[in-house]
Amino acid sequence: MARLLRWRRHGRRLGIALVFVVAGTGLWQFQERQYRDEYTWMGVPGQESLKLTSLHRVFRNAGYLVGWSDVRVGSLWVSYQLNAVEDSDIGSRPSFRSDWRTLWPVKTSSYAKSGYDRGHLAPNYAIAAVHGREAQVDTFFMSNMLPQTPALNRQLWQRLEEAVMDHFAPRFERLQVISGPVYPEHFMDNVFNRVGLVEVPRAFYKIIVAPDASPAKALAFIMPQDVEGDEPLDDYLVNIDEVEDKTGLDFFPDLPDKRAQQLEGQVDLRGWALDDVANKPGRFQ
DNA sequence: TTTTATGT
Repeated sequence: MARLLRWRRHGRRLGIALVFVVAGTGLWQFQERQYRDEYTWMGVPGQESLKLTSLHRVFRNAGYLVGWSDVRVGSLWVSYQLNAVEDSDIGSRPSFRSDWRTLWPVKTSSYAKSGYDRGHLAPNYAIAAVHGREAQVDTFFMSNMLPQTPALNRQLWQRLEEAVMDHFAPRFERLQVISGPVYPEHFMDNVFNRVGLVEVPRAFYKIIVAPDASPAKALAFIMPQDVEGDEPLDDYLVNIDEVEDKTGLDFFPDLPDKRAQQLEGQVDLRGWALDDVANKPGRFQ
């Protein structure tokens, strides 16, 4: 009889624990969903097919989301929204920080003497100007860095980021931007090409969407590591399908097929006035 | 310095 009572008590405790687990999981999923909706348009990037090299997990940061790969030891994508701002002053440049969420350690000193820059994926300036100080500090996580040649990072890529914030953002209500690396087609060809543990990309893509234009508009670029830096931006235009082919990612999974075909299958320059900025010189040269 | 590394 005593044993039966004890079991009942156990049962009740288990039941209460179970309620907490179920409710907690539900709450976590709800928050995760809310966060993703707030930071993305038409869903977070997914895998086009089940390949180890496009497998990733999502990190939430202030101001942007990250798709981190423990296979590449690098982020496959970052995603954030931008809008034009009145006050363009930002706080002082934060320090680089390693990110405890990465399985393999990437230290702030990991890139030293490699010849590569610690190139931001989610940019310091634009994120700081739009999303504030906490977000700015979060852009200095090493999980937001990839090895970039100085000519790309400080010149061509910087010019593109400046065009996005200073030229494209004021033209539309908001922008959805997704950036990340492009690796060689065969994993084994590049597997030892690393800075510390971080695999060195062959190129970088940036997708810029104006979601509130009707219909939505998109621009996409792929820029290789070996540039001079002063090339016209429009030399690197591609459509989103090409970025998906080269990364194995599916970028706007919630977009209906017909609209996806239209948005992702062509290079449509109307409305961007890219010519105004394509040859604008960089700030650092 | 809307990007960094390097050297002090």
